[in-house]
Amino acid sequence: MIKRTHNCGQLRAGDTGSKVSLCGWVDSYRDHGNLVFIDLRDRYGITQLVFNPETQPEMHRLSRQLRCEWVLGASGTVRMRGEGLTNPKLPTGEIEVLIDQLEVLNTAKTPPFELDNAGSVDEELRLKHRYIDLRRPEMQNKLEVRHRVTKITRDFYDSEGFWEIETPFLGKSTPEGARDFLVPSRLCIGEFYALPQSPQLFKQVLMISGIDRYFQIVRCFRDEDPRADRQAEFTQIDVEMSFVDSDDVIDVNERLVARIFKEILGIDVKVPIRRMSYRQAMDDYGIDRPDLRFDMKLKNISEIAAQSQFKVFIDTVGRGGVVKGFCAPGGGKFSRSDIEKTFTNFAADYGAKGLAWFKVVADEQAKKADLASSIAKFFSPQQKQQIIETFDAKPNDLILLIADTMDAANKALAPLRIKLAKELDMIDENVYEFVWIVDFPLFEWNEKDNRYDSLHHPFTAPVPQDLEKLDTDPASIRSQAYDIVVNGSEIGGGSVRIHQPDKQAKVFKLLNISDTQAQERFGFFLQALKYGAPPHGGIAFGLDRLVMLLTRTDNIRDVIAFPKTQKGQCLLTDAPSEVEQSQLDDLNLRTQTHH
RNA sequence: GGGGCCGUAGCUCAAUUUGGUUAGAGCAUCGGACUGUCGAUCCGAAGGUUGAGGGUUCGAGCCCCUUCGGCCUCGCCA
Repeated sequence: MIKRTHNCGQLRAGDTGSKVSLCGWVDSYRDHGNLVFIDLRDRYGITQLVFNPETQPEMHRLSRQLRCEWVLGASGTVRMRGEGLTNPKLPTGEIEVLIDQLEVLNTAKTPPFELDNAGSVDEELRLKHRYIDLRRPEMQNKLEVRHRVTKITRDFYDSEGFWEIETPFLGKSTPEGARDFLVPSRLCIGEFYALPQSPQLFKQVLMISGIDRYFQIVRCFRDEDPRADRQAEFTQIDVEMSFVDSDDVIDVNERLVARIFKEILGIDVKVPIRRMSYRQAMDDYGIDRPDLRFDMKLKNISEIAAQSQFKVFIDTVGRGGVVKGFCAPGGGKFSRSDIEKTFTNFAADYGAKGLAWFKVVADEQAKKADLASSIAKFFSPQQKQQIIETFDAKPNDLILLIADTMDAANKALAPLRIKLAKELDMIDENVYEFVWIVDFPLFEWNEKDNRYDSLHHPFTAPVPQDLEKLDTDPASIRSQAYDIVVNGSEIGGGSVRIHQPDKQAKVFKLLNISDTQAQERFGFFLQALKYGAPPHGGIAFGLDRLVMLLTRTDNIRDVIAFPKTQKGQCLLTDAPSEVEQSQLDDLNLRTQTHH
């Protein structure tokens, strides 16, 4: 077998005259009857091979049999291409290799799709033949970025004194949070492991064990419906530190983020990254992961709206709701039908019951802006001016408003704001706007179950000053949690944890978790807390989303080598699949169809 | 569980106002030609159960029902 001396992205003019051997796949094939050109491809690049019938008739004859994606070993001499024959698109484009020995290492069936325009090929087909899809430089680049990010991460945490420690995949199911993937136990009949949704409690136990600083690049599993940026199995960069407060955790980890963006994209992330309170994020952007690449803040005009003659607004504010919205610069170009069909339907998808709008028009006579809309008649000239001032609106802008409870209004306005920004081309794709969201509420009230839920998770510590409100006003307690957000995408989140057993017990109580339940689910952990738990905190980054940002894709499957479809199937291997009856017998399981 | 978009040759797409001869094109494939190409070019050939099943009709890629699959999304994701 021909062993390669170089790879296909390596040879340059300086190698002229060298005897070399290359291995790779036939990327393209150009037969001129006499001369034959082969572009040979491997992970590193493409090099042109030449077969000349005059000097090497035997090899030339053989070369004419070659086909795309065949696997070759080839030896020959590097030579400069002639004047005007270089290919500036290739790093190796100044040279070519004149082949005197060719070995077909393997033939290949014609690929089911062409590699060079696979971007427009049905993704289903790419997933079925993932081995071919992953030959494409575009996909290999994403895999490489992912590799480099994990490498940087390991080097960084190592240099900061963190140890990488593995935690179990076969764990204990806890009904909180997402649905668990269950694994039946053979030895304990009728019992199940759960695959981890995150190593949360194990990493806290490691702190109690005095490990001091831990990290892990770890697979996590959540059995929920996938999305464009969500897979049932995904990877976290999981971190925990002892004897720290939030500032310590934030400091170390934003330096990692800055290093990754510097090394991968050459972007300088200003450290410290700015911080924004949860309250402000919700007020100004309607969401706890604001996209700060553009402004277009939300404004609350409830007071003005309540004074108007518009019944929907008056009633909503009267019931304690709000009238809130934003002003889209240049949005005046949208037709009434754009607004009342497209945007209203869009908002309705997010639960909005309606969408009010004003076009800002120039009043030539008064030499100032005015509002035009089917509901403009319900507003006095003064009220209209107040609205224009509130939004700092200019002629040809579009003001969009939703009247509802604060939560409901925010829920629809946040995605609507993004949609308008995209429609109006307000987003610079080359910009990365980082922000830490801090001062989250510890709890949110769960109307349905008549109890509080953790906004983050039940092990998050309250801010010390708010501690006394645990008994009196739980809803107003802030937590020591922090999320890092880039361009509207949450790439990481964490908190300082509760390290005192009595406070942990109190929080469980507010979450309506009984002592018995707490013992069943987290007994081992409550026990561990009693044996000298240090103050500690940590964070977890979503590696997949981070790599998505770094490779500028909005499809999580593009950054996972072997991803699954929306039904959680692997089209390459055809998992999940039925199993042998004997396997079920071993597990004492019986299947049934229902519904 | 709900909503939306999609499925025609190996791939990407066409196929005329509810329907009307033999379902077309580009790329890929196969064969031939060609001394310098690099998305080679030129000539030719082959390639189809229109995702599947049923229905309406004289006639269905097109209309109706069922079903399978993919993507986006709401719910869900402590």
